[in-house]
Amino acid sequence: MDALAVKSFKALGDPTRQQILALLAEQDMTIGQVVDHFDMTRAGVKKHMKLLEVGQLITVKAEGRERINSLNREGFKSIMQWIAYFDQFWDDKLDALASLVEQEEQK
Amino acid sequence: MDALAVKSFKALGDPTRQQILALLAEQDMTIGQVVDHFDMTRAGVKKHMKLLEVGQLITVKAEGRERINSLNREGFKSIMQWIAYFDQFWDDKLDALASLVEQEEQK
DNA sequence: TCCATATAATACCTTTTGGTATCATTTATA
DNA sequence: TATAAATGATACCAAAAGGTATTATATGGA
Repeated sequence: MDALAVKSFKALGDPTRQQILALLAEQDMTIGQVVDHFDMTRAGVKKHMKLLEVGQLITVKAEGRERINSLNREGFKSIMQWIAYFDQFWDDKLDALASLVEQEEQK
Repeated sequence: MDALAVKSFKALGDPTRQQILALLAEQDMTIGQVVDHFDMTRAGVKKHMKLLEVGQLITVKAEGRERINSLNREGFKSIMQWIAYFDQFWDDKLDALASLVEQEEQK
């Protein structure tokens, strides 16, 4: 089982973190810029960012005294790959349904 | 923002629950059958199942004194839709990169 | 009817999580 | 060189989550 996927999913299971990602989809931001969009202390936001980083949903790049946060495709990819495993399930289920319908039609 | 997606993501952010889903992808099961696959009390497993149900990743159907648990496509769909929003981001980024390369080539 | 089985519900405990407050560190700039 | 700005790190607190134990309820079968 993909251990990263658990961390990515966990990171996404919070409305604040989802909002942060939506902001970063518009443009890269420092933590300070992100904080301006929330009624929360810097330390609080920082913790969320850390979880997003652990889940590989964002990357941080040092630039002088600032840290630029950007979306990271890795986390998104690991999630989609995990979900893809279940696509097979739905395909099989639809196939089974199709066979059943065929059998009914032949009666 | 899709409120369901938060619950679905939260439900998936736990290794036990991911394993339960993998079991249900093989075949529908009662809670008792699921419990047999874990070193955990029935009540513990039950709590996980409840979260999976809230996240619309499984459905429960009463059948006599048993409850049959099956995968539910709704939760998976809401997650993929949420992720899809970010696909646009990657597309844009790749487009921007392509333009940049073109500009460089013209120099 | 009586009993075993499958489940639900609740109370309780420990750990993790979401958040604040506070202090230390690095870097840009007057 | 001071000083302000941007950040990192830590201690602390309340609430939520993960788990057990226990009790109660419904259903199938001898």
